[in-house]
Order: sequence, then C-alpha cells, then structure tokens
Amino acid sequence: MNLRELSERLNLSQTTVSRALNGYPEVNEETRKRVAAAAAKFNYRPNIRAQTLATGRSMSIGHIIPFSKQNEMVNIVFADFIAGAGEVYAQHGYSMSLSLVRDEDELNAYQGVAEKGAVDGIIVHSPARDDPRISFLSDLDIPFLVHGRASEVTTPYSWLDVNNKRAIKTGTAHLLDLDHRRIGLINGEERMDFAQRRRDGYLAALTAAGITPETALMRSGEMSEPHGYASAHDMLDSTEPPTAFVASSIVSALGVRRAIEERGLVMGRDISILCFDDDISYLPNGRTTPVFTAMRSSVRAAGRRCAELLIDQIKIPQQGMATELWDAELIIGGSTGPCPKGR
Amino acid sequence: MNLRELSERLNLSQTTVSRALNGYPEVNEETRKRVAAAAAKFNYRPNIRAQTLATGRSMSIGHIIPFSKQNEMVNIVFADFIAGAGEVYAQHGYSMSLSLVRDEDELNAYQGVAEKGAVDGIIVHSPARDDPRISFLSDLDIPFLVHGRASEVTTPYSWLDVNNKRAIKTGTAHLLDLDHRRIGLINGEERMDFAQRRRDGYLAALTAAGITPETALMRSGEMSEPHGYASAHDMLDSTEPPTAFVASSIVSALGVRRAIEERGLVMGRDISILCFDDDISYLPNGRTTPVFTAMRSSVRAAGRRCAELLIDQIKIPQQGMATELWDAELIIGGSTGPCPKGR
DNA sequence: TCAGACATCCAAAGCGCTTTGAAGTGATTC
DNA sequence: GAATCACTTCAAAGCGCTTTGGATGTCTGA
Repeated sequence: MNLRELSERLNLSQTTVSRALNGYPEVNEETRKRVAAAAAKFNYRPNIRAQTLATGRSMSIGHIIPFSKQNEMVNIVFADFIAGAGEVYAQHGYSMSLSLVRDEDELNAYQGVAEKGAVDGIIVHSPARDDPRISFLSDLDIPFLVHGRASEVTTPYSWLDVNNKRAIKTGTAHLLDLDHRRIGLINGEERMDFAQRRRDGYLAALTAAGITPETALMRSGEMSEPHGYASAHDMLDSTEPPTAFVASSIVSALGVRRAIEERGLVMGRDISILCFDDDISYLPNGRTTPVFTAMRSSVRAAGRRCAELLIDQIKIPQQGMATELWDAELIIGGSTGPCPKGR
Repeated sequence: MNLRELSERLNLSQTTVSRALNGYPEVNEETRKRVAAAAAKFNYRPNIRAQTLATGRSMSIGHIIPFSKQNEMVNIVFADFIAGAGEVYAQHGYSMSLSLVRDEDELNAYQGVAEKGAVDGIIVHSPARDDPRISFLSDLDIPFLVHGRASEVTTPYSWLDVNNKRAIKTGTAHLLDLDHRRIGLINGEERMDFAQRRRDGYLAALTAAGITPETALMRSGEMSEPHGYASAHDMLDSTEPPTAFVASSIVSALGVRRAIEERGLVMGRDISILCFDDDISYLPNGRTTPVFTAMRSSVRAAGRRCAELLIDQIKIPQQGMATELWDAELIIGGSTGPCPKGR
C-alpha cells in the first residue's frame, strides 16, 4: 500500500493525502479524518526511502566506530554513551546509524556516509590529538559534533568534553593531600586526546607539589581489567612501589584492585585507588557508599547532551559552533586513605 | 555533483555512467576508466537515498532496543554483540541502524522501521518467553533473526541461541561434584527467555542430585554488579548460607565476589562462584588463568554469526529458517573449590 | 554479401514520496 | 453584479538514482 493507491481509494490527490497525513493546515478537518481512517485501515506507512529522497533529510545520525585496534571503541563506556544519545534521538524522531570500519578505511567511511546523504549529522568518538577526521568532516560540510576534543586541530568545530586535565589534577591532588608521594598512573592510550589531558593533569598536580614524575610510575594502554591488573602488578613488584594509583577508568580500577587484594593488601588502607568514573549503568560505583574514590562525570548524560547539541545544529545550521566543557566531580569512596606511615 | 552532472561532463548517458561505476559488463573498458577518473576528480558519490529508493534495498540492518526498564539492553553484553555484528555488516557493505524506543512503543517501532523500508532486516534482542515481537515481525514479512529464543512462541522463526539450560545444568553439576549442596542462584530477569532456561538448568541439576530447591537461594534481577552484591549479601546473611553461587553474568559475579571478600572470606576456598561468561572483551575472565570458573560462550562471536545468518536470509529469501544452538564451554578457574568440610 | 552475434551506448520509465503553483469553490464585500 | 477572499483541492515537477528495452555500429561466418 503506497500513497498513490491510498489516494486512489480515497478519491483524493496524493498531495492532499500527503498533507493530511503530515499535518499541514490547508486540508479540511473532515478530509483529514477520512484520510487518517483509511491510512489506519489499510495499514499505510510512508516509505521512508522515498521520504528521505524527497525531503533531503535522512532523519538519522551517524556514528562511525573504528574497530581494528583492540576494540578501542565498542566498549562499556561507548554503550552508555549511545544509550544516552539514543534516548534523545528517539525523542526527536531520529535513528542512529552505526558503522564499524577498519581504521584505515575510516576517512572513506565518513566521506561515504556523509556525502551520500545517509545521515544528517555525525558524532565523532574519542578523537586523537591531531585527528584527521575533524578537518575532513569540516570540508564535507555536514553537521558534526566531537565527543572530546582534538588539541592539535585548529579548525573550529563543535564539541563536548569533560575537563579531563582538571579532573585528574584534582584527583591526584586529593591523593597528595593524603600524603601519598609515589602515585602510579594507569592511563588510557595516550594517542587519544582525553588520555593526554589526563596525563597532563596528573603531571600538573605532581609538579605543583614539587614531585618529579617517574616514567616507571606511568602506564598507558587499553582501559580493560587485565591491563589495570598487569600495570598495578608490575608497579607493586618494583623496588619502590607506589602507595596510590590513579586509574583512568573504573574497569581498569577493578584490575588494580585485584592486583592489590591478590597480595593480601587492603584497598584504602595499604594502597589507595582513585579512578575516573564514567558512571556506567552496569558498573556503578555506588551512590550512597562509593567503592572507589573517583572523579565522576556521567557518559550517558554526555551522550544525551551531544545528541541535543547536534540536533540543534542540524535544525538551525546557521548558528555557530557549540562547545561545552564539563567538570567532573570528586566522589569520596572507600578506596583511598592516608598514606601509611614510613612509606 | 550528481549523476546527471557527471554524465553531462563526460558526454555520456546516466545509464552508462551508472553502469560503469557499478561494474556492469556492458561498458567499454576505456569508457569505464574515463568515468572512474572523472568520478574521482569531481569527488562524486552516488546519493544513497536515491540509490536505496531505486534499488529497493536500504543496505542496513535494524536493531531495536527497548530502554525504559532499567537499561535492560544497552549493556556491556550488548556492546560486544553489536561489535561482532558490526564487523560482519561492514564486510558486506551494510550499516547498522539502532533505534532506542520506550517499551510500550516497541511494536510500533518495529512496524515503522520495517514497513517503511528503512532496513532490510532486523535482529531481535533478548526475547521474552512469549515475545510479541516475533509474530509481529513474521506478519510484516521482513527478514529477521532472534538472538535467543522465545519458548512460548509457536510460529517458526530464525534464531541463534546458547544452550542456556544445558550450560547452567553443567555448571551447577560441577559445583555438586565438588560436594556443594547449598548453591545460590543469581539469575537475570526471569521474564527473559534465557534466564528462565538458566533457571531450568539449575533446577534440573539439583533435582538430578536429589536436592530440593529453595526459593531463598534463588534471586533474579538486573545483571549488574550491585544486584550481584546485594543478592549474595542477603544470602550470606541467612542462617543457612550457601557455600556456592551460580551467577548469570560475569558482572553480577563481580558483585558476588565483593560480598564474599567484604566479610573476609576467600573465593574458591570458603565460597565458590561459577558464572556465565559472555567472553566480553573489556571484562575478560582470563585465557590462561581464568579468575572465575565459568560456562563460556562468546557473545561477540554470536553477534558475528547472527549477522551472517541474517544477511544470508536477506540475500536468499527463499531458503528456510536458520537455527543454531551453541554449547557453552566449562572453564575451570580459581573461583571454585571443594565444599569446606562440615558445611 | 548478408544475417546474426556481439559490444556499446542511450532514452525514458520507474522507485514513492514532497512541494510548488494553480485552479475550483462558495462566501463575502463593495 | 463584479471583485475579492479564504478555503480546499489538484496536476505535475521534482529528489537522484537504477534498469528496461531498444538503437547503433562492428564483427563474424557461411
């Protein structure tokens, strides 16, 4: 059942039926009811492919995910982000189009998706410091918004980011206030912009306290439980082990905790952990009594807000770039305590 | 730059240009090269909206996710599933269209998506025992595949599922072999088919061993860390606490472990845990030395296979329903041990 | 030399919708 | 009674591709 058929049955023109269905004013209320009734009766729905061709809008937002390198993107944080974004898309009648592409194909995929008109806008995930996607998308002239920032990119673009540097600086300072002097950093991959900024925050806090950073106390890699475990394990095995850790994610913090408990140490007494907490719904840190002391910022809320900002941009293209910098909140949990005496 | 423009510049018909670009044989190799060169030069890409309208195929697969009830779907397991499916889609030139819908709108969303021609096929996630979506999609006459099964649905449909009953029966039997007699079950939500089947497996193993199941030892709910913690906490507080737990997910197992360790008990010695392990990339159980004894089946592999099966079905519609039942593998880890004497 | 096979190309007809510009009604105004 | 107006409705022109059904020219074999 298509529009032509439906309009023939109703003895009306396609124009009128289309307008009746889409709520245009220039159609008799009586007629509109007849049309609506017939549409329901014949179970008619407009073909979305034809609709998007005619309107020029696809009502869908693209997310392009590189997947070759150790699943960089399709992770637990990502799931919460798209849950947030998806909610907002649904409210506005958009759907979300995910394409997983091999890293080396990524630029092509953007171009394909954008230029072909498959999507009305794009969200860029986890930018690298000098991310080529950004200038690429600017050239393509399609609305897009970056979740995060790319420090070395000079072209203006819309973004939403957590103040990662300040967050980790605050967190590290908190550990310093507890008299910890040897603090291990277990960071994400430092080609990612956010990881660099977190490292900067860590270094800034140490420097401000007059402590010389040691490369032996700084690790970076996949934000997984095993990487957290392995990194903490290594550092704890060294001759001068750290008394506290800053972990870039609650997932790696779980690994750190395992390494600590494995050697009979008590978290929060013998060794402290502070982590970045994306407030993931399936791995919550606890509201009333947080397990980990953490810098918290909800990635789901970020997903929601990114979607809103992008949809605004699609609807009102002439408005300028949107940028938002969120501050993470320090949450005191049970994983931190004063540095044990004599350490 | 569209096809008309491009063909004008080349002094060729749209037909020829289209065929040259799409690799049809009836075009001179010389001409094809000219066309390809011009397309590259003018940075031409076919408009995908027009393409899908003309071909009748949208080259995209729909996943519709209900989101109101405690984020049922957008979870860590789901992320791995779509990572797997997405890989396969990418290889075949498909993209993935996610729509998050409120539960009460879900049937409408299916109908919308399907009938409107937005997608060529649909994957159904986490079916309930009597899931209305299945007969609904059958009526819509669109290819679809269910990840999981719906026991009470009688219409035939394509599915891929893990043999959940056998998996948990095997796992529970393993604990029984270690002389555990009081075994707690921390299940997913039992309106979900897979959770029911897991419960059936648990009950079957107990019954086979001549043990009467106790409702006090059976919990179900969200498969989150806090739910695992709270359930285990409760049971351990009872007058006759269990000596072992069967957890429906590695995430809830993390919560169980926390409850155990919190009271100074040692996992694998004082209390055993066996869990279902979806082999999630960011929360791996460990390959060489698994933390948890588990029934393992990779959800990412399932995602890949579901995508393959669905694409087959789209390409060759006349073939019958595809069904696959996977067996989970028992992995011995450090979380289980013989029941302590006198318990 | 000519029919038929083959290679190459094209005009035009969709795909199913939206939207422009115009036309057909009565009712109202002057 | 003519002109104006608001209200409805419609025919037709896109949107940018794919694909059908030729058309044209070239080559082959008898």
